Amino acid sequence: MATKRLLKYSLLSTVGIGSFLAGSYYEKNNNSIVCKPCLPIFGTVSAAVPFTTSPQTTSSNASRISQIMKYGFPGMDHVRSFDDFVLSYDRKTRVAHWVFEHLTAENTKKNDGVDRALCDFKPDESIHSYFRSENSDYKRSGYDRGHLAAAGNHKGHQKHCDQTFYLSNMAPQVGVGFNRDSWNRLERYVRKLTNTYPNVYCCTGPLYLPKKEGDGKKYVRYEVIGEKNVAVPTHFFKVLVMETSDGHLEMESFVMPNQVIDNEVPLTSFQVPPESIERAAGLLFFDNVSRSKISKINGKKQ
DNA sequence: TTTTCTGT
Repeated sequence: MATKRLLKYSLLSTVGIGSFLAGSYYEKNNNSIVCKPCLPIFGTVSAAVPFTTSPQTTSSNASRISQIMKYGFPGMDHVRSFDDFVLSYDRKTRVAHWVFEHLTAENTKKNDGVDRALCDFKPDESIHSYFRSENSDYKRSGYDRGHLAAAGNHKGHQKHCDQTFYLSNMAPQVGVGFNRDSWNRLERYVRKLTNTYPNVYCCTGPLYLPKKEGDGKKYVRYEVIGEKNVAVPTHFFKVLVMETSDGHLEMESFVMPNQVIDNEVPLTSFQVPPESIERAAGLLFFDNVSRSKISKINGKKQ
């Protein structure tokens, strides 16, 4: 029995190590791509060194970043700021931990000059090649390159729309029935909130949730795709804070499984307490906000 | 309306 288990274990290790070694060999031949100084590297933000360290970070986008991040950073792992959104990258899964956006009626309004068709999905070369996802990882994987910060939220400037197409802002998502349907429905709902609230703060990210299997034990199990083993999240979350015109705050939070969802299922049925997402993701949302200032959570008065 | 992929 013990021998059998050992055999099984060593077999698994062999497979794991084999592909790991293949990966490192590949990487070593591609080291020249790392750390090119003049690529559009977006200001790196960390607790110790605030967002003024990158020569590319101008004072105007530094103030935009502090506006986007007004209510606090959910976590500080490999934070990267773009012109109109901020993300934290998870090197292990090759998918962001979270992305943060600040939406208003003004900045989500369609600008005639901005064309999504001009955008290309592109690897984010500011991330070390060991850890960055490539278009080839997604190709024929069966999954969409699903935006975390939605392209539709950044139609004010072509550059903003372009930046949402970096693969650091993508996650493998089920296409038909999820990304192109119910997840898109949720994204449109969030955009529409800017008609009601002057400011909407939106944090989006993946979850890898444990599930009880046949032996009664819980396991976190997720598929990985491509050479880089990009993780396929089991679920995605959105946590929103809306500022009302009279200075109150309201919060809404959603979790959707990364699977085909019937279009008739109402979005409210995906609402969950924000605490449950914080525990599952290892993040703290809107940490700068006293929860006593929040007048409603998921539509319920506090 | 917006979200994508197709061993062409």
